[in-house]
Amino acid sequence: MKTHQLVLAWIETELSEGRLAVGGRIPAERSLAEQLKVSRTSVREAIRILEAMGVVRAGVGSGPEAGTVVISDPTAALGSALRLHVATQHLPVEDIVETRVLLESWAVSHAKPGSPQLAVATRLLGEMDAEAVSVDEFLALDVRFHLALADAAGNAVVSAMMGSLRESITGYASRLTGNLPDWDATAARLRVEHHGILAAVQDHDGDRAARLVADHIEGYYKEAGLASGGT
Amino acid sequence: MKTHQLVLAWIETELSEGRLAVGGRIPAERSLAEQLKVSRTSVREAIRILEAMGVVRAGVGSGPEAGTVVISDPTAALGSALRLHVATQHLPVEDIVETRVLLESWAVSHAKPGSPQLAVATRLLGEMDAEAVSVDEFLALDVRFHLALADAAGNAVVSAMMGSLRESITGYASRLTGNLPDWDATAARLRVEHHGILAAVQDHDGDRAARLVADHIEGYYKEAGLASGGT
DNA sequence: CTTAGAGTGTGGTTAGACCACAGGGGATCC
DNA sequence: GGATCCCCTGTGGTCTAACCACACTCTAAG
Repeated sequence: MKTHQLVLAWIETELSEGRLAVGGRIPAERSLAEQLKVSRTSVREAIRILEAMGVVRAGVGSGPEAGTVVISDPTAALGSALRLHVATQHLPVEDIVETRVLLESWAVSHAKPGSPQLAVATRLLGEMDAEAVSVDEFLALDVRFHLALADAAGNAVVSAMMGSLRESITGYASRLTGNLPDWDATAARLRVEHHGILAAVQDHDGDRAARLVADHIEGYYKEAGLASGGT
Repeated sequence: MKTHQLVLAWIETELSEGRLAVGGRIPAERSLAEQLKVSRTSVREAIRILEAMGVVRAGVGSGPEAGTVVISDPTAALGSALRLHVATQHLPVEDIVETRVLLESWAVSHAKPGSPQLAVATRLLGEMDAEAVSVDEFLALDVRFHLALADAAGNAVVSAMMGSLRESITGYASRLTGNLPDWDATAARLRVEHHGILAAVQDHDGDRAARLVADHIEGYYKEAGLASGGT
């Protein structure tokens, strides 16, 4: 077993046993190194991994915001991992889109009617209806709208996976907009479809919402020309 | 931007541009450090992150198996990330099980009839039918059976997510078996259900397969007493 | 031709040093 | 006495230099 894994194991145990919780602070690198009888380098390697996994956040200086504190951002971990594996071209973009459709269909059909995320989604739709929004702003709002819908189902794992899927193909998706023949027409259609989806969710018509969201996503990628093997 | 992120960005670019591919080798740590004008420490931190993400594998010594080579094991990344976040108790086990049900239901209903993974699943069922298998062996075969089913859908992202979900709660699941009143009876029931699921898949009856697999998983966790907030 | 040894290059680990940063508390000034 | 400024301390961030264990490869001895 490598040295840094020993540090990882120690921290994971502290988390499992409840001695470390979100918001808490990990011992300083130098103290931890001394305590575990390893070098500071090894401690740092472990902390780097945790940082990449969205489990801790490192901050220099002193005071309450400094030091290495425990957070919980599963989306960060899954997102960067997926992005890297997409880069290796061992995770086809088509599979990511397909997975997104399946997760999001499930999410809207299981949305909790009273979820505050639905109000958020409604507000985001209002912002998207404004005429002044640019393409990039529209896309950013679109991402947040879909994530809000996914969150409304109340499943943290599904939410995290949805977020990471979006993150991993954000760059790809924004390149796709260049393929659209008429952005304004597309945007208008997307707005209408968004309202339809949200209405179905609020009518507690999960099946209709699932169907609409699947058509919505697949229709967009088809129009933008999801190329297999594009540059 | 931190130094190790520069190294990460360089490697990710090399992957995206196709200059690095799975099976290829990353420059030696010392050369890369010199090339990018950073210290070997920073290079190592970046490589550690990639290793934790399942993107590279580091091997000492010399020869074809040595050095840092590019691999692609998305399951490793997602699995350890999920496990850590479960440890922080910000990802409820219930949500993981629910997500597993939704992914696996989709997978069996979209299984490709000709997939060789179905033959693998059949063989695994045969091994599980043997009388001599211990509890641990049975569970290990069970995991492989379900993963084979998920692979049969041919979606790499869904396969990776399924694998990581299983990995993240393996420890939890094996503790659950202690709650079962009568293991032999449960095992017998699981065997029957497995054959039923596989038969439905091979009959191209995706809906029935999805329903059976959902009942199968939920039934097991219910019998074993999926405790919310257990130690 | 076989085999034992030295050589070479790889990642693994450590120690020690220096830097930039940000807060805290004491010294100073009004 | 109160407000202000500045040094001190502790944090993570980075780098250098050295040594180790390992596994192959080449060489020279048998």
